Amino acid sequence: MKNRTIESAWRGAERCKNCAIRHLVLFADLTHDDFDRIHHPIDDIEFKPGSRVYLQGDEMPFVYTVRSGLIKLVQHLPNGDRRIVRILSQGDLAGLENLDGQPASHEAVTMDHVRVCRIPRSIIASLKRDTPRLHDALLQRWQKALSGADNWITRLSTGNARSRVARLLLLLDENSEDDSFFLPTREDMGAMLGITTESASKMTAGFRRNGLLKPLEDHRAWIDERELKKQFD
Amino acid sequence: MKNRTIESAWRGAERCKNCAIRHLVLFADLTHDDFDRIHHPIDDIEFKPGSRVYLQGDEMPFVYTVRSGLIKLVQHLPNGDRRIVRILSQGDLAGLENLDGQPASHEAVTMDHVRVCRIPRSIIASLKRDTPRLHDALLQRWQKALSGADNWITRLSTGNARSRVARLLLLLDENSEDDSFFLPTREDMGAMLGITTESASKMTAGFRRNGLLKPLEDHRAWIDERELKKQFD
DNA sequence: CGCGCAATTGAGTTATATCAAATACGGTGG
DNA sequence: CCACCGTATTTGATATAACTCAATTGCGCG
Repeated sequence: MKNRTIESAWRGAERCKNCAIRHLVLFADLTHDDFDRIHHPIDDIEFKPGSRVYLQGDEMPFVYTVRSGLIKLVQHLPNGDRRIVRILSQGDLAGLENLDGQPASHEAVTMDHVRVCRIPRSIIASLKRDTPRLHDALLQRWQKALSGADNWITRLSTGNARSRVARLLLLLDENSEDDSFFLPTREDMGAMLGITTESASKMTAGFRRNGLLKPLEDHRAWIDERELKKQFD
Repeated sequence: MKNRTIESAWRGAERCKNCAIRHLVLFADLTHDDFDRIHHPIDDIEFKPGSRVYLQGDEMPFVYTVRSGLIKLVQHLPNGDRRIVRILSQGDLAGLENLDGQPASHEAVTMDHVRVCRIPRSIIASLKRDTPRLHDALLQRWQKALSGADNWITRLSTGNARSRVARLLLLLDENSEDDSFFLPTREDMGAMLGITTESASKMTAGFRRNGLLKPLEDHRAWIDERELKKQFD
């Protein structure tokens, strides 16, 4: 029994060593020795669009490294309002905020097809003790999350609806490797910007009529980045 | 010369060991050995209300532990809009976001009389290498800053102006040791909530007329926490 | 092809911004 | 201690942007 578990763990670590996007993920700088310390399985999991990875209030025995796709972090207010506070993409960690053992502070929902690595928190805890390399990787994740949150406040929650939508489009565009980017539903745009679905729709439709935004197939879109930057930001 | 510098450094570390609020600050869990590694002076600095601790874009050779008072972190947008994204109080670190050497992402301005410890970044860097205790203390600061930022988005940047002001008052009240709390200027309240100075004033005046808010001397105030919580969350 | 959901659009309402004026307040100097 | 000045706050009238509610159109998927 114990043998089988350990076998599985080793296979997990082996996969990590050869991970195609390892340079982007939490374990980027780990050595072979570090990997040999991993005695629990790391699973590769896929989610369909709109899947809940975890719920606000959940116990969090795992963190999730995003391999591909987008995950939204949603916070619900007691009065029923909800607000999307962050978007996670490749290399980001879902559950970072709860590494200390606190229950989940957000609901995590996939926006498109998503692949993640599910990492037991115990692995993080034990590696953290032994290797400063993981420490630095974690600090980088915190850093990115925090500056992202600050931008969310100043750029996406300030000014009129038109500016907010424009700055959201610019942000989505910048974060995309591709020339195009994933265009969220109007409802999600509203929840990111603190405006109604209808307002998000009106502004988006306006940009489309101006030729600043061109929807493509498969929920993706293109923007005239130069012109949009000139008018807003 | 070199001697004098080292003397000063040792005095700095000595003061840290005996700091009255050490249980609250970054160096809470350091051992005597850790302090002996500090070879640069840590200075105790005071600021009058409205002082700029650093400016957006500044190089950041220091971080600042808040000993007493409140510091606002302000971000300026290219179009002139500005938004307060965080309030730092006792035990918080100003400059946390720039420990990696990036120029300051915010402007830091004191809201009242403030005392800080100015810590050279080099000290953090060298201690970080040697002691996991500082690492954990830093992680805690990141954690607090990030959950604070998320709350800022969901509670202070969502809903109508009245709710936002109410939730700001509740937040200020919670973070205060005292029964009373520091009431910011209406302009600052507006910059925190993404509303105009006049709107912040109207809502505040409304609460005062309802008896939910009572201004005290010295820019401080009291709120009917129970009733405010019942009406707004 | 049609069903269901998402997006768009419009009309009417409301909240907030804007502009302007009056009042209160804090600090300073006589 | 009081009078005065500059600044912050309050208040009101009006304009405007966003919300609300409702109907229509568009789109993807079975």
